Amino acid sequence: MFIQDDNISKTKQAILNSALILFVDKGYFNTSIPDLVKHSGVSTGSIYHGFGDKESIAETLMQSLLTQVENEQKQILATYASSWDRFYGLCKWMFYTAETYPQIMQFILNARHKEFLPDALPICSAKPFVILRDVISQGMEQGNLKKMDVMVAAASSYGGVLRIIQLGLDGLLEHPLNHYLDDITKTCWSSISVDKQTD
Amino acid sequence: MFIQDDNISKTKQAILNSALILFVDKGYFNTSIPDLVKHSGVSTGSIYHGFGDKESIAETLMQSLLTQVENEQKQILATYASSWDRFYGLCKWMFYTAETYPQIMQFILNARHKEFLPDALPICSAKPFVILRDVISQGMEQGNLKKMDVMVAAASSYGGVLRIIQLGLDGLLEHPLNHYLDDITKTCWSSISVDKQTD
DNA sequence: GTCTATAGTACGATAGAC
DNA sequence: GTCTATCGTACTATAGAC
Repeated sequence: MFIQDDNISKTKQAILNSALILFVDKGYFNTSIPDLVKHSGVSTGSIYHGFGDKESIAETLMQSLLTQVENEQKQILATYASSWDRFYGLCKWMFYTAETYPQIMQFILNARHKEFLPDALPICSAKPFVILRDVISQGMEQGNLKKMDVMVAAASSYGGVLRIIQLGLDGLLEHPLNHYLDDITKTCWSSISVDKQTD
Repeated sequence: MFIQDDNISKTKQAILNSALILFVDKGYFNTSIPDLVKHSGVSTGSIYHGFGDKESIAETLMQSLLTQVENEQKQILATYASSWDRFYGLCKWMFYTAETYPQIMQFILNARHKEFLPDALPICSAKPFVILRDVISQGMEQGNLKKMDVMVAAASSYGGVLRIIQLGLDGLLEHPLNHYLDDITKTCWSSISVDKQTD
């Protein structure tokens, strides 16, 4: 179970969990309501009673996952104070999630939201991505990072990390994702840090 | 006109060009054959005569764009020899393409190929992405780059570059993409280069 | 709130004239 | 090789009993 939220009825949770699995596996448009009925065990009537239409299932799913991610991130921020510790903590959590719940990562990173949620903003303007950038801004203000455009710094640091997560999800890495965590975070961080790291 | 290939009839080229625009704008599944008819001015019959089915349009489009990209890359490799020059040249070309033909970049980077081309390999195993990685391998063999896992090095270097291209395509950057080229390439390269760069 | 049955529609694909 | 007209289907969404 990916979605567990007391504000959402058990029936709706079952639908959302099936939706996550099927949307990631087959894609949103290749997943029909009958597919969801079969996978979730919930009837057509209940699905439409709970969500109104198909698009709203994807919308609720996205919202729910982003909120979940945001909460996990806040816990990490509350645990660590320095910008490196926060950066590493956030990356470690992303690696862990990608390995343990690949569907969640795939859906957030990969899903062509614009196709089925035409009014949604690009995923990079969602809160969890803003939190990632804020950690970089913080490091720059405190003088631990080179002064540069925040977008450039954020892209340099998280770009490599997210890229290797994607490679892992696509099954193109030799080792399990976790094997790369320390190397990629150190390498990416070194590109924006004022401390020149030695190997 | 994005697709210009003497091996492909004018009619098919018109369809492919409309397909690129509509697939990127509305998405593959939100683009119907009637949409393609209206946009391209080619009739349903000719579309099916030329391609057999809808999926094959996307397949041909992808193939055609990847070949085009590969050829441009080969020209760059033929012009420059050192790994930095090649890296910079390839990145510069990607920036230029993303600004001049955003649809091409969007389709290659963004399209959820797995959804409509179920048999396609992940995009990162396509030739143009292999060429990007090869430049990194070359730099490592010649001793210009730190010895590290090639995937880690490739992700660190291109990850940031591709990320900022994505941010640009999503309209989240203050300045035009080109403004960031030198900063991001230098920053990303510094993370894997043996020469510590100073600002 | 949950279910089954079905309405309505828009699509992918084909047939067949020119 | 190009076109118009149309078929068959599978889907989203609704109606209405329990």
